Amino acid sequence: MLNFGYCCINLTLQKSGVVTSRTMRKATFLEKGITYASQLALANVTDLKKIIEWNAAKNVKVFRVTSELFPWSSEYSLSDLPDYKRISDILLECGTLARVSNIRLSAHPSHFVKLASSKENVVKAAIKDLETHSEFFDLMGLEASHWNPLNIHIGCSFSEEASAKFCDNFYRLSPNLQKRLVVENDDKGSCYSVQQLHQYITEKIKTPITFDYFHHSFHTQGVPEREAALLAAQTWRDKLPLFHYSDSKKIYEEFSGNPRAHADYIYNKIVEHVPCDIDLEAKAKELALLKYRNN
DNA sequence: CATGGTCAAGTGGCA
DNA sequence: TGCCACTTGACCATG
Repeated sequence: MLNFGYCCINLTLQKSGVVTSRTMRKATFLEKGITYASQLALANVTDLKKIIEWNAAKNVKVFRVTSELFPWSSEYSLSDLPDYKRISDILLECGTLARVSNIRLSAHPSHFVKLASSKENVVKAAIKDLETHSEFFDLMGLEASHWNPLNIHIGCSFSEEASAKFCDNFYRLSPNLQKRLVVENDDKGSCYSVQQLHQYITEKIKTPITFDYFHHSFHTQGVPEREAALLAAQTWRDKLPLFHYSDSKKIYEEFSGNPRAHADYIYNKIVEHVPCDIDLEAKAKELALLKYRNN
């Protein structure tokens, strides 16, 4: 029932040059434009397929796809890419391989996605970014559901206004994107806890809650972990929840910096409060997953 | 060809 | 006021 996954990067394959987040700086994009962006995107999706093949071979059933497949995608439409046909074909191969291998794919659009922002230009950019994710999920042939979720944070301090803004803007999203979107609890006291997401977001727009164990530990609002996990789990209705887990680098790896920093590996036995899949947000990526699974 | 300084974006927290 | 962190380091000028 429960499967573990890892996020975006495969360190084993990376050593032989397999990466999915090739990008470029602004000056390079201005100089080389969409033609070069297309080349990088083609190389990225080509390598994405290799990672999914690796996952299938290693029986890894949950994987988060990078949000950097398409460099500077805010500046163009995917269908404008010169290599669009080849890219689409490879993405469909990726999605098909994932489906027949029963691998659950997801994505986590960046912290710059602020759907609750009071600035219209910020909201527009957020929508564009999210729609691009939904579009390449469509190109992979993934079903439009929370089985393949697009996970984001509310991204600002909790308030009635921000909550209303987020919910209003949710209805500006395309139907497939609405069916994929899920929201994650934050680790800062001023931001959205599981309870606040539930009351002010999910109650209104039915968006499932991604329970992040580590974030919750910094912002419980008095709700015990088990209770928060159960509250989040019930929002997924007929789909198995997809949660996030990481351990503190400061506590387990003699690191003196930010206690919120993620450790390379998993050190605790993860308490499975409910049936769910879990993304391990560990810096050692698939190595951390294999190590945890072998224990 | 290795490396370290630098790099699109929003927001909040902290020194 | 300015820097850091965040789902993920990668780019590229310099030596």
